[in-house]
Amino acid sequence: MKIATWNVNSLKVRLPQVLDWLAVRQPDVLCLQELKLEDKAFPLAAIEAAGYRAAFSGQKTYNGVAILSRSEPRNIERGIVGFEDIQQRLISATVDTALGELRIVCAYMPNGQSIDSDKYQYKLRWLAALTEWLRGELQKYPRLALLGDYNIAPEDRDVYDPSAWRDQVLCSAPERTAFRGLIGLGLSDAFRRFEQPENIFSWWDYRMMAFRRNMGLRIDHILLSPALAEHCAACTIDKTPRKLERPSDHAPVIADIA
DNA sequence: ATGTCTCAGGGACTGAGA
Repeated sequence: MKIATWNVNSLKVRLPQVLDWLAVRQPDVLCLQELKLEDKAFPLAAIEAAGYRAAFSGQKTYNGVAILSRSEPRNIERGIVGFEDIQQRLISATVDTALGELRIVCAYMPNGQSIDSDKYQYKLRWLAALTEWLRGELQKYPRLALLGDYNIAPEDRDVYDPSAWRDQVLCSAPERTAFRGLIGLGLSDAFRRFEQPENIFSWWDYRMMAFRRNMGLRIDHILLSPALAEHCAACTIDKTPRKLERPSDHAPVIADIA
């Protein structure tokens, strides 16, 4: 059973790549971020024709998240309960799989822009609200996975040039502390449960030929509750879609649960 | 190297966000 996450940077532009990727990798669940479209423009027919159901929460131009699932998502919730936010950044649903019920939380966490920006303060508030809300969700749903674009590189080994990025947004100490706060809830970074090669990343800037030079960061993650983590058999980042014409700047992350 | 990509507004390009 496979669950995956991919920041597609416009679902309208990337839909053909998403449909191809679903056909090749056949995940049971795929979480998408940065849809950049309103719900009335969500390509539900094409996704259903590919054999998936969907729960989605979008808005014009920015943000937007979706959960694609082989089974019909149920108990769909939008946003972080208790945190008012006009930005559509989080959606949760329960899905049925061969391994039973899973609670899926799909998140597009704030970027923060730079550490002296108001957007950075919003990011830290958002992360604090997420953490407190998740504490209760984990009580309600012991089999929970938090997938998405975290916009946080948790450690220096997740950064191609840690000295250049030191104290910059995506790498700053408060952001990394917030990430460890999620781990402190009992969640486990699926990717780091396994031996991995060095210099594996999930995002590369469109500029500076960054992908070709592997100047990337690992900011897309799959965190698993203890009941799921013990059954996780693999976690990989699929760079192949990043090599296509007109790619997203992010690559998908996939976890295998056995 | 303010370097690329996407979207909206408006109807060519600029600005915002990432």
